Amino acid sequence: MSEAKNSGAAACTEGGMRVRDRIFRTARELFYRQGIRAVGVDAIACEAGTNKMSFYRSFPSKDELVAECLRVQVSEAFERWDASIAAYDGDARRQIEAVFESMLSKSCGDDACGCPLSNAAVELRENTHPGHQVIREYKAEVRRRFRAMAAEAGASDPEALGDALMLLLEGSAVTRLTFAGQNGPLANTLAAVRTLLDAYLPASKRPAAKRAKAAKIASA
Amino acid sequence: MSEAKNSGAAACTEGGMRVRDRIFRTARELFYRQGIRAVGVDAIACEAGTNKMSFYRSFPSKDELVAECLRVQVSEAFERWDASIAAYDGDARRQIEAVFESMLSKSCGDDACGCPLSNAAVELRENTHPGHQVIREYKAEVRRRFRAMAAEAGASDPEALGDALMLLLEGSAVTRLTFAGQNGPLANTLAAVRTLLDAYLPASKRPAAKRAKAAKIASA
DNA sequence: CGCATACGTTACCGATCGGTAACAAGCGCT
DNA sequence: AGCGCTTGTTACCGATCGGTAACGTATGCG
Repeated sequence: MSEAKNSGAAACTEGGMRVRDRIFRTARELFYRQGIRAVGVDAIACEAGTNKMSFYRSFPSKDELVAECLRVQVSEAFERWDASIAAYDGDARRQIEAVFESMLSKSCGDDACGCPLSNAAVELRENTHPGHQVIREYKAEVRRRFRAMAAEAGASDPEALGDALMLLLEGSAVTRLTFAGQNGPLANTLAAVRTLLDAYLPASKRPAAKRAKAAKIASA
Repeated sequence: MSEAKNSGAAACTEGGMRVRDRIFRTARELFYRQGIRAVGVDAIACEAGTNKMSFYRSFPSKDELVAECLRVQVSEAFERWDASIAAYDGDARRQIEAVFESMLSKSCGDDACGCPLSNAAVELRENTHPGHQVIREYKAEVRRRFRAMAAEAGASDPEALGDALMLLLEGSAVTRLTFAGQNGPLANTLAAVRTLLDAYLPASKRPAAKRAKAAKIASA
């Protein structure tokens, strides 16, 4: 018991999992809640109910564990992304809103700490870190998807709309770290999204009872 | 010479300043470029051309230095803010654009690393850190200003517009850490700002020959 | 001159960092 | 029973972390 103390509160010490999985889940959680650089290998192993030696039997280094955490978070994020748009196939505008609803509830909820990839981008500044590439690819793919959806929705300037949506999502995630509760700027993220959609999308793609002016045009 | 090596590249070793000032400037720069947790007291002192002992003669602790760096960055940010809007007194819409131009050139330029306050919010997660309060007050004031400008500009929903602008600015700053050059989403920040302004502001406040597209939608 | 302030230098403190060697105990499996 | 795989345990490594004590030196100022 010479290592850090095991709080046991949010640990993953259930017997079902192998040590590697417990370490991995614990690390993900601690990195996300407290920050990557703030969490040491001792703390991870201890919180996972094991010790540092078992850590290094499962992972070659802390940096590599970080990179793998980020990789899993990337694939999970895109799973959520795909799941959120599945119900609205063919309605790209609704899909964009659904993506925001899904991502916001995941990254900006009451017990969330923003986007783990964006946070990692702030913490890992040296380009040599193995997680750096993961972050860049993720953000590039998010951008590509937003632009593609904007184009499919018939945006007048799909690149501009896609980038604007991405900036809004990134801003929402990082804002979560400063503003708690639902009284912060996050309460207006979806309104901003819809305003941008209204501005960039043709009136024909606008939802019916949104704006009196737009509705009048559509029905005429 | 048992401490970290002095690269001398970006150091502030000129003789004019007192030690405390050199340490302070060096720390600001290193914190901003490499991250707060990534920079140790030894590195700061050495890069400033002095040693750790002189550091602790000038500052009570590293955390307190961090907080003071953040405080100075807050006041400088608002100085820039005020200076950027001074030329457009009475034209709140133009003032909003000017604020974005100023903040983007400062936080998202080629040699910039985003917003130091937002980055600090990611790195300093424990609420006990003396910098935490500084960050929260800064972000709250930014939000207040954006909402006030939106109201002064005659926005139909000044709270929503102000928050949307803030989210865009935050998103732009954090995006700078992942996308270099001018090919990233940052190229479309100002377009998004103008689109939001067009959507929330009455047509009478719109600049004359701005967008044929927006005009067409509004008039139709 | 003498004194105080500011600064450099060296050595040190306990704690933690990421990472490793060696050995023992438990386990399922055949 | 015996084997192999996984895990726990202890001790250790060099490096760095934030922070401090004691002493030496330089400068300025009365």
